[in-house]
Amino acid sequence: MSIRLATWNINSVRLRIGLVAKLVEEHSPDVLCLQETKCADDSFPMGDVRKLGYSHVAIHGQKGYHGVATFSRLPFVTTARERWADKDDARHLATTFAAGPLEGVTLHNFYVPAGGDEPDPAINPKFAHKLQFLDELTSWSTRIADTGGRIMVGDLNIAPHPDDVWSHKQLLKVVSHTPVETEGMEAMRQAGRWVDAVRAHVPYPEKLYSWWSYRAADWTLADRGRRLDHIWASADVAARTTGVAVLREARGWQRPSDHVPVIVTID
DNA sequence: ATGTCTCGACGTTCGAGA
Repeated sequence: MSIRLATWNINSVRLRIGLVAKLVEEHSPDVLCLQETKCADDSFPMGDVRKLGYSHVAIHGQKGYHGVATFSRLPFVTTARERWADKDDARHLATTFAAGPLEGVTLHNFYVPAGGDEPDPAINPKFAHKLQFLDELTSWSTRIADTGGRIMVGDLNIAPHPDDVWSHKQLLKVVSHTPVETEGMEAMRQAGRWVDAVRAHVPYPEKLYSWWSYRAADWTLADRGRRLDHIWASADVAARTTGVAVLREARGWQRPSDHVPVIVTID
């Protein structure tokens, strides 16, 4: 039996619950991780999620900003909501599958800080926060590097490789692709012995994006995208992945999120 | 590439965050 696992920055789950339903109808993920849900836990559209067939739901939200949620058809037993970078701002959720093909596997759903506009931690506290978050992810990855059964997904808000952005040269000073971020992300990946499950199936140098700005008049025209949304796994789990899909077409749906779903299939 | 979304709030428009 194979499992489909999806991650998607939905940019308001209440506004786009219809698009979540469309994703489920068309791609039927067994596990769905959302970021930027933007609502408090008591406002979450839980009834809609259950109607979509997810009887196992974990949410970690707050009013207005950030927020993550994990839906599953497979039971999970433990839920952790860790505190990162000295803030309680609803950016992480961990669940461990209790039965089925992924039994014992822990899934971490992250929404890493965007980091503001100015890539200088001395003058931009949001960028300093992002770098601190990245440092903590690296320390955490080091601590769990020797364990198997790990998946981490989410909007990591960094496009790590020159072929993960439309123009490496033009984005070197743009937050999401600066050297301190891309090198930090690679250090984190190595510290945790994480495998980039998406690039395992769509190798470099093929261009691959998961986000296109709302600000472009026509996102398809210049195709100025970035790959900010990721699925990483420990080597044992990565070896079981058989394919990935980045749903570029979802950027053209009615009132879309600026991010598109990324899906991995695990045997 | 200063453009477009979403949210909450002493709201009918604005500032903040992305």
